[in-house]
Amino acid sequence: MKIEEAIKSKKFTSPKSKLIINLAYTASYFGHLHKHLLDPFDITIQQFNILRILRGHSPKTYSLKEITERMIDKMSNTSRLIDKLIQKGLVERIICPMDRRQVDIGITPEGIKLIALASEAMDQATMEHLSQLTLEEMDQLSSLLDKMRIN
Amino acid sequence: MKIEEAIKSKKFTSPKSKLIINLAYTASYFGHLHKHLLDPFDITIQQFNILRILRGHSPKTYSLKEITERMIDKMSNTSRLIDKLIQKGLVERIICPMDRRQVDIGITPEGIKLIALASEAMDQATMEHLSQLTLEEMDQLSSLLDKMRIN
DNA sequence: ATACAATTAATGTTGTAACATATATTTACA
DNA sequence: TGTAAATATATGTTACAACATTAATTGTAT
Repeated sequence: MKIEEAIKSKKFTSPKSKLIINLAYTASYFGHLHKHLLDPFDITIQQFNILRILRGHSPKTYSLKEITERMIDKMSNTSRLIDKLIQKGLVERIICPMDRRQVDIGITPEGIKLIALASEAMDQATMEHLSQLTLEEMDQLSSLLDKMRIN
Repeated sequence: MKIEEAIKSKKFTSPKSKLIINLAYTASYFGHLHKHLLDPFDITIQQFNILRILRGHSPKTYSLKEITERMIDKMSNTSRLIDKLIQKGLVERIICPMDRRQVDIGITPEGIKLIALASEAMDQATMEHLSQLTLEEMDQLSSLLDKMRIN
């Protein structure tokens, strides 16, 4: 479905404006999709993202700051997101002896198990959704998105 | 800046997954940008979107339902968003005599003034940001985004 | 060595998105 | 015509994002 139909609007002030609107709409579309996909796992997209980051570095840890730097949507309150994950037993806090300001976060075996299942579901849905695109188109899209951003 | 640098990660499970991550990151990037751009106007991105929708149809009105259908990020509580805009005197509620369930919303002269200034600022920023893309690239990006979505 | 700036994380507060439910009105149909 | 289903909006509640501030620790400069 074209963006014109999706938001029932034919007139855009410019191709740039149209692109920005299409970007926001498409991201919102996938955001809602992923949110509901994660419902059975009882985690949010942000929590999913943190678990994925930690799994990729396991068994080593990341400090809160390092996690934030690696997040897709860089949040002002990663600290409380970690609280939620600790409550669920998915990650653990380890106070860093080198720099006692810092708090290192590691993923637990339960966290590993959950992120395996959740990312399986996620990948599955992504596969289905993006089956209409060729590999070239995906790469093209990715590099054009890179180019859109100044930093 | 490539997405790999932006989130300090080199390994993606697939080009599809990379694309999804890049999409979310880029949308978040522009989302934050636009949010701060609108600060001086004391409106949120969602409120901006509603005002823009209403301006494009002025002096005619849209029902709440019609507004929601036209929103980029379709919300479950457009009703309260309208409340905020009414408090600021930017839109007005008109009870529809044809169908008394329905509530029509119209933009006020103050709303028109504000959306003119705000969208001016928005367009300006968009121009600067997307100056690195050619017209062809923009169209290409837009149609690839359309293609990504199933509906 | 001491004072001040910078860094890292946690927390208090506010606004709003999401979900469920309620209310009012209209439509459909038996 | 009367009753149930559908539609349109509003609202109660909960969770979380954003922002500001605080607290603890480390780095730096004199």
